[in-house]
Amino acid sequence: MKAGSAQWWRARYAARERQRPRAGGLELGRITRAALEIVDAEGLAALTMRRVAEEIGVRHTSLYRHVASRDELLVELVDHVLGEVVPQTTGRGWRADLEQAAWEFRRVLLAHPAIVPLLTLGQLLGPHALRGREFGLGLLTRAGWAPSRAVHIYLTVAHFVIGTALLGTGGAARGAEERTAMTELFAGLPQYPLVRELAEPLNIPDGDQEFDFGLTALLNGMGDPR
Amino acid sequence: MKAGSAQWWRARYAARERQRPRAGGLELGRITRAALEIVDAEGLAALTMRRVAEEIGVRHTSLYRHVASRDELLVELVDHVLGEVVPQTTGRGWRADLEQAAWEFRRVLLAHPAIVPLLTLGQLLGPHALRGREFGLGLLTRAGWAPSRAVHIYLTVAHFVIGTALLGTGGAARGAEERTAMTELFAGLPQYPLVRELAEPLNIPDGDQEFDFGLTALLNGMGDPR
DNA sequence: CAAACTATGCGTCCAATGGACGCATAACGC
DNA sequence: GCGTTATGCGTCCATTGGACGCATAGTTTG
Repeated sequence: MKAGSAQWWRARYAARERQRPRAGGLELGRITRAALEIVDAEGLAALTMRRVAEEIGVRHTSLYRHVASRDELLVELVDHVLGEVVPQTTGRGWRADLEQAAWEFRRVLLAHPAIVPLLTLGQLLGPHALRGREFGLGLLTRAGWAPSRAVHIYLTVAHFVIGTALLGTGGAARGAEERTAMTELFAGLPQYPLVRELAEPLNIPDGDQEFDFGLTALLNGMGDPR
Repeated sequence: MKAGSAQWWRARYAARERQRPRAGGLELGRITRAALEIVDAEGLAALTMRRVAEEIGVRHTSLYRHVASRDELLVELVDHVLGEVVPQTTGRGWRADLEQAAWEFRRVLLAHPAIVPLLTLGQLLGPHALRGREFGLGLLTRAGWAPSRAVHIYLTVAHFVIGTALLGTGGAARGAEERTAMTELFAGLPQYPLVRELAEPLNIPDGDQEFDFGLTALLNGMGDPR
């Protein structure tokens, strides 16, 4: 069964209820936490089962008691990260609430950039993902949006947040060597004059400005509920 | 040097000029083409150097003459795919052109869903990526948008396209078992009433509708140049 | 309180993978 | 025609994900 599919999640939820954890024993939370530390510090490539086990102080085969494969670990890791998202209502209307939630989501993704590509691994049906969905949909339906409309808005905003996080600041060149390498690169490619000319603005120091621009445009273009 | 960095791209472009390809010999194009076939048919996990080599009819170590590592192959593969994007001007104004380009970009990404997560691997500075940038920026500046504005719009739309492609149809359950597994899953989780209630609309059969909604809202909210 | 049960971690083992390195060779420019 | 050199091949190795059976300690039940 493919990790991350609806079927897999179903079995996973069932297994979580069935199990009786042991005191002092290993548990999923400790595994995903160790995995997240590694990924944050050294990137996705450094995340091996052996490395995770070492971090916990255990042989790597022990992990397979709690996670059937590395792919499963990655899927659980994603939901673990989504658990860091804590959206809150602002009391200033649905739009402010939605913007706040989007920024909060963005904050978490930027804090763990290495896991963003993992969002494709399977469907986002973990407990934390569902909590987020519930929050967003509640927000919009309470504001008076029709269900189908609420779904559209929710998905659109979520996808926008993920897309911007995935590409970071749009490929900004960080560091001195990167900057010089980039200008040298463009200097040798006269066929792209605009790219070279706009290289400076494309190197946005922080993508927050661009995120703000896009999110505002998105919400402006959506109108109001009825 | 990290594959996909500006420095790497610079060295890469230089190497490409320096080299004298040999008739009948292996070349980068054949490698990326074979890699793409494998990825499309069997997913990213099936893409091993040995598998690619087998497809071409060559020992896997031979590939390392043209590509220093698997990561480099992936970066090249991404640009190869971006080469399939062929945006065109419609003659019906900048907004129509931009929409057309966005749909074209989306079409290509959906045709090769497995490579979408790879868009994070490095900066998109390959020849095909730059061609796309040049097109988009040209479109917007010709329409009268100020440079900084053009950059923002370009990035926002690009990120939106990628975000929607990354999450596909928002986690729609495809196939009968997936659908039943999903309803069974929600049935056991009474704490998320809205998620369950809106499960049907969330399972959009094709994300095109949602994409259209988001893109329209985005462009509506941006106003006009000048 | 003792015995049965069972979840858990460990040891060992294996196949597949990414990659390094030196060598033979055949195509190209002169 | 000849040297140069890009190219592909053979061999080798460390690392990785994972399978499987076993010993053991915590929990439950009599």
